[in-house]
Order: sequence, then C-alpha cells, then structure tokens
Amino acid sequence: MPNLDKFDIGILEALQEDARATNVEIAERVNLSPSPCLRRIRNLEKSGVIRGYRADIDRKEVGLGLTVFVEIKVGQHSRENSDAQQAALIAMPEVTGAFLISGTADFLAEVVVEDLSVYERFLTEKLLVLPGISDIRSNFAIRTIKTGSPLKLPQR
Amino acid sequence: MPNLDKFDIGILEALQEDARATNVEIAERVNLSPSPCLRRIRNLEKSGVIRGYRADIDRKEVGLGLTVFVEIKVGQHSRENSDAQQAALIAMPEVTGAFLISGTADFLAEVVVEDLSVYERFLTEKLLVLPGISDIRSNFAIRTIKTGSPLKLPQR
DNA sequence: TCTTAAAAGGTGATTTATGCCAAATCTTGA
DNA sequence: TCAAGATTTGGCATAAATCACCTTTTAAGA
Repeated sequence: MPNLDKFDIGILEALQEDARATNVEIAERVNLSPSPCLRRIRNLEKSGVIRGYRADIDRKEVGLGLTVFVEIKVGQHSRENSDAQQAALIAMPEVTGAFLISGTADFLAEVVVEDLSVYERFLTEKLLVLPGISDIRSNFAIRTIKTGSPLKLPQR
Repeated sequence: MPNLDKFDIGILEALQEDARATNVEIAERVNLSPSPCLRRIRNLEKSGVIRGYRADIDRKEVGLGLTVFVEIKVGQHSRENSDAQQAALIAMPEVTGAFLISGTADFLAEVVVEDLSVYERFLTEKLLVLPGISDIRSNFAIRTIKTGSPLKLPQR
C-alpha cells in the first residue's frame, strides 16, 4: 500500500466527486499549484490507486431497469479451483460486481439487465451453464436506493 | 426515458471506459465532429442520464480492506414508512450501495470500511440504532472479484 | 419539390495540460 | 546542529482542448 498523504486523499476525494474536474480546479481545492497536483494524479494512476474514471450512468434512464443480486453456490469439490468461475463472472458485462462471500452462498454477483426476460436468458444461458454450480438464488432489487457512491476514504 | 441513438450510446460507452477522455477523442470514436459530440455530452448530463463522473479507486490500495453485504430486516409495522431508513442509508458514506430487495431481507446494503473493528463500530453505532430494524445479517466479502464495472448498455 | 426545424460541422478566443527548470523543503548522517 | 543530497513544489512556455457562435447540411412534413 503506497503512502498517501493529505494531498493525495484530497485529490482522490475531488476525483470521486467529479472525475472531469480540471487539474486547475483540483489543485485549488487541495491547495497545491497545478504542476505538483497533476504529477500526483499521474502517480496515483500509475500505482494503481486510481483504476480509471467512469461516467456514473442512471440505470433506469438507459433502460436497465432490473438489478439482481445472485447468490451462487459452488459444489463441494469445485471450491478450490473456482478461478475459472471467477474469470467467467469477470468476463460477463451484465455482472457489475462480484464477491466471494462468507456464509451461506459462495459468490455474490450484482447483475444489471433490461428486464426479467433478459435476466431469465442470462440466468439459463450464461450462469447455469457454468461448471461446478450447485445452487443459485436470485434476489431482485425492488428499488435502487443508492449505487456507486464515493468511498469514504481514511484520512491521513 | 429520453431517446438515445447510437451516437449517445457510443458516447456513454466511451465515458464509462474513460471518463477523462477528451471530447475530441470521444468524437473520433463515435464518428462525430467535436462540436455536436460535446453538445450531446452536455445534454446527457442535463437530462440526468449521466449522473456524474467518478474516479474508480482500488479499495485495498486506500486501506479499505473490508466489504460487507448487510441484509437489514425491517419490523412489520415499519414497512410503509421506510423512507427515513432509506434516507439514513443514503447519508452514510460507508454505504456505497443500497437496495430494497425481494425475498428474505428488506434492505441490502454494501458497506465498505477499513477493517472488522471499524465495521463493528459502524454496525453498533450507526445501523443498529436505526428505528424499526428487526434483524441484521452481515455477509463478509472474502475476496473482491469485480466492482463498479461499466454497464452493458442496450444497443440502439 | 419546397419549407422549416433540427442536428452537424467549422472557427477562433480562452482555458487547460504538460514538460522543463529553478527554488524550496525535507531527510539523513556525521 | 549542520550540511549534502534527494525529493517536491512552483513558475513558465507551448501545444492541445474547450466552448460559444455561426454556417452548412440533413431530415421531415406539407
């Protein structure tokens, strides 16, 4: 973990709020001149602290009306070599988040699709065909309260 | 839902991949000249399709080592007026995502914190004190496979 | 086909990004 | 404590991008 001082944290907070803010604006906010500020941003990008910049898109507005949290249970013997399943989840664009979870299920995947019919196709054609899956439980989001909000960064 | 043509979809895809790409680059990618491309981006922002631009930050790299999916059950009589609970979840910076869910639990919240001790404090001081909560179940992410990936946009 | 509205394309002034260099600050070891 | 070395900051100049304004092109309806 790289050493992040208060300038870096401030830059990250600014870029979480508005990733298209100009370097000049960010520099003013963190009380640096533009030159060192831009250098720090580039360093944060190169070191992997900043993985990229994403437009935050309203799912409903683009016709993605259904979010599903899928609990995926893996068969007993498939637990060690679940790398293939993880790679498969990563490769699926409908899956916007995926985690290995303690407790009842093994994987938890957040799936974003147009509607129930598209989800049904996704489930039967992409998820259920994965090898080593023993059980799948779908939890449908009735309402989306909050998504993709900025992280609360530890202060330095 | 506004009418989004192939240019808009292309712009949104470009901004999901790299929200700091220049307007000129995006224009080239979608085969528009810079002027109408920038106009479309501003329209997408004004109409709410684009909610903002966020730096995608590696949680581990900033010391946020623990992601928890919290199932929050609401008492029978508190179901109708759960607006206060929703507002509370929205206001908590540790909660990066929150949904009303069909099935066993009522809310599903994604919580991102430094470690278990911070999570315990969050749970006891912020979640358990909410009125109308009947049960809380914490599912800890053993491993983060994928977060905040671009949405798969319906094509036009 | 003609008219009109809407969207695309071009242009130029202003702002921003970014490499380079000097000044300032911080570190470290004697 | 002090000085040498290393790191970081700030200023400057140039190339690039943004964005408002205007003209041209495209599309639709009568």
